[in-house]
Amino acid sequence: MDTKSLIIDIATTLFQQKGYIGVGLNEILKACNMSKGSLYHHFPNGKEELLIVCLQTLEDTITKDIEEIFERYPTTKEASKAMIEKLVVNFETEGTITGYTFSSIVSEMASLSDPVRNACAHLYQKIQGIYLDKLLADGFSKEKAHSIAVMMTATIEGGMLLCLTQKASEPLKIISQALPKLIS
Amino acid sequence: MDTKSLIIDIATTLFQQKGYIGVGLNEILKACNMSKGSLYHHFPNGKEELLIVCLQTLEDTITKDIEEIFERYPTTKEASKAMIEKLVVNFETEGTITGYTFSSIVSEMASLSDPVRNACAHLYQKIQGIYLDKLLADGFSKEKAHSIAVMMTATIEGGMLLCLTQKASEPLKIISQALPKLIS
DNA sequence: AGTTACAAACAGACCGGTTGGTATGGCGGA
DNA sequence: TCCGCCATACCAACCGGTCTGTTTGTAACT
Repeated sequence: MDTKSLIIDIATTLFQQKGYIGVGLNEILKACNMSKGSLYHHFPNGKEELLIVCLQTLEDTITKDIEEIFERYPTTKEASKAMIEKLVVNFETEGTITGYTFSSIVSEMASLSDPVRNACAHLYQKIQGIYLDKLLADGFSKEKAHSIAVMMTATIEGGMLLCLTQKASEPLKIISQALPKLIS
Repeated sequence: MDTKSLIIDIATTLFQQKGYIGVGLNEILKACNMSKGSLYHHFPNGKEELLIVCLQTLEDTITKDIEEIFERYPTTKEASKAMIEKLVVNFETEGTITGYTFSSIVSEMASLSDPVRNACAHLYQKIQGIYLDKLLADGFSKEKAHSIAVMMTATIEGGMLLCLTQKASEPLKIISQALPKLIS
């Protein structure tokens, strides 16, 4: 892997775990085993540019992952259940949810940086779009599908927040069980 | 209002808006028009002690507020709808949701400080408890009520996150409409 | 092929500013 | 006089960012 990708990879994980302000450049550089010079060579505009690039690659990773799951299952109900179950496994094995959530970045930066906020909004929109398409394929009306997609995005994001707070996977498990009721 | 309460009040708002790491002591002091000496007189253990005290008073404020709404309406459906509508109004007038959310603090600190994480968990638990009681009063079984309460907490928290990200109140409005389907 | 030229890639010292935290001093009331 | 309350000055540590070099790869010309 080349230097730039390495930086993005490690920085993405750190940003997800500790948020934007919570991670210092030095910490990132130390984790990458490299110097400031090389970071500022690849990201001349510094930390914020790095974050936005991280969010974009994260968007690719997440959406590809979700899309794959949603293609494998015939209906939204089954697909979303499988997706959440994957999150639970991820959480129980790794202790944190490094995969899908970036709520720390959202809530820190939403009021501080519009570019970052927009990048996050775009990411949520993309995820919600996958739900929406599947719901339309399920036969829901446009309006209904949109409503359900928003609910799904909110519930899952909130569920991850609860899991992280309680250090328990119960909230996501309950959501996995109760979500079908929502999709109707 | 005495000095200590003033510090708590202002710090709480700032913490909610910008998160824990995002707010510096100097910023808090400047907003309070006071000096470091007085802060460290009232909070000898510094910033983290202040945050935890803020979270506790926030818990009182939030729960009292929610409880009042939930007492005024006969069923969970109506009460929760009224609650979310209040959030929407709050968001549309002030631009941010200073009232109920503290997600920035959660997601930043969950992996960094156990005392803070516990304080947040306690707060969520308290809110969820109010939902739970009302659901039991509605006649739901223990298990069912618990499941719904978790879903409500997650969905509303996630909805606020989406609103902040999109700078729009639409997500919460949709949730307000769709929530009744969940409570059944 | 050998030499030159140049730019990309990286290293690390250094900068001003800010961070959370401390130590000291003063001041009004009991 | 003593003590709660607050203000000021100051601290080391760290922040993101800039700076000047040095190394390395590679293309061009003789």
